[in-house]
Amino acid sequence: MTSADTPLKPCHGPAGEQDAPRRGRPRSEAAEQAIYAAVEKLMEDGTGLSELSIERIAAEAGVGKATIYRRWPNKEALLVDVVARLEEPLPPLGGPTYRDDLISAVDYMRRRGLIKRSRWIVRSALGQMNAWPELKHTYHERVVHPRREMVRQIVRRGVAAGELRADLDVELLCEMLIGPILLRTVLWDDAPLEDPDLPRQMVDAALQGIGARPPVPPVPPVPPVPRVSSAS
Amino acid sequence: MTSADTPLKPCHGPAGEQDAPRRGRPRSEAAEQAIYAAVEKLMEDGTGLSELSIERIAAEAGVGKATIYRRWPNKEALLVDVVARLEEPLPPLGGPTYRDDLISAVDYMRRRGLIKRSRWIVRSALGQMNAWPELKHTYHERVVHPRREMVRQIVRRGVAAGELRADLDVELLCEMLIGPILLRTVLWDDAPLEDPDLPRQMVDAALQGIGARPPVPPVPPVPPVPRVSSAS
DNA sequence: GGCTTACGATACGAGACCGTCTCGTATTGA
DNA sequence: TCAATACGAGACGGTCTCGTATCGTAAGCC
Repeated sequence: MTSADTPLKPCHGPAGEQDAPRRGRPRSEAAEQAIYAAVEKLMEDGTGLSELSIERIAAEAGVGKATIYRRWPNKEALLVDVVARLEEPLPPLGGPTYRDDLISAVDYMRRRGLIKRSRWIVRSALGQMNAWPELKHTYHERVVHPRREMVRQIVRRGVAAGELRADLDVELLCEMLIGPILLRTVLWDDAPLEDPDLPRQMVDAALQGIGARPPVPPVPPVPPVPRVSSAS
Repeated sequence: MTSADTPLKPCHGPAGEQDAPRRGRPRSEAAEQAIYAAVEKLMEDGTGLSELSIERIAAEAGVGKATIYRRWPNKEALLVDVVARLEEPLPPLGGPTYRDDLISAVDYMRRRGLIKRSRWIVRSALGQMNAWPELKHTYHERVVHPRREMVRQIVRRGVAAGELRADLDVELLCEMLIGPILLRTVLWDDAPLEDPDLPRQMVDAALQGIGARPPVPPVPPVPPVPRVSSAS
């Protein structure tokens, strides 16, 4: 069920390949890559999930339909492999502070959001994947769940260290931290994402709050502040 | 272009109705309501945008296809009217403080998120509306733009009053405030939304920040702050 | 060379949907 | 009464897609 017992095995490669060495003409690796490339190109062109037909993919790849059906039993299986292939590994954690890890995580989201294929998948996933349970499951298992677990882990570390408020729900803490970047990467087309400093701004804004108050210096190089806590 | 010159006129009602009093049998209001109800029912059942065919709508409504085509020229026009009909008016602003307005705005989002039709539209909008420019435009003009403008207006009021940090981008401020609720209403199926106190928690968490620090009394009874604006 | 399999291309049947049109019937105004 | 329009139902031609099958050809193993 969970991704614990299925440790994200690569799972790549179309079905039926590891068996006995085939006898006749071997399958063309080039054709396979052309198929993947065609799907990704169509995604980046903004093709809707319903317009993404096998025939269109075959035409775009310069490949016969049979070459696709020889590898995947149907469109859903192909897309499952495409989704599984696309995700880059999560960023390594274990930075000096939990704040560094948070910034890394948000920056990972930012970089993913800059990739059109990635955005395409998220948006298609939201509206259309109800009809495609296997694809939805794979997407959730390989993309959604690992990301959420990563953020939760960092947040719990911050809470345990007494550096994040313990009076708030962990879910709410996570949402406060990644909400802004997810909005920009998923919901809004025109949102700017290029600034590499954006994740730091977002994380520090979430940590310090956006309400005006006697300015508190940003967290890292705490300089001596004359008046900080009027009450303990 | 903008919604300024088109002040959100009701725009309801299928085409061709305001002319001379028709001669023959008048159009059935019941059929019209049945069509709208059928679309909304299919939305709530999770039907994907691509499975939402005219024939299915007609069958669900117990109506002939011609009765639909007599009112709308195609599926897109029908859905435009459905979307336009669905939105409830934005909450009134002008609460005692900008914080009250923020909570009202977030609570509006929360209540919208509890309505399955509303979620369906948002999700479908994200992935599929590229192919349907008129529908996308209507949705943006009647839903997205007014909401964003409402939040921006509140935020600007807070900034002008010196109660929101002026060193952050207005867009970022908005995202910090409505990010968490939009995540729960749009992206995550299983997120709890029932708690009516949720908007207050979210707004106050955004204002005060989620970093642990010497507790600061909640915002409302703003203590007299000696130094506010160092720069205009 | 012969066997086997993959290749691109394309024909095929099945089925969903679109938008139009035609039934027979119902409901209005003139 | 009668013309006009709407109604539900569904046939119709057209388009699109799916998944299978069949070409002639290409590329490996024996």
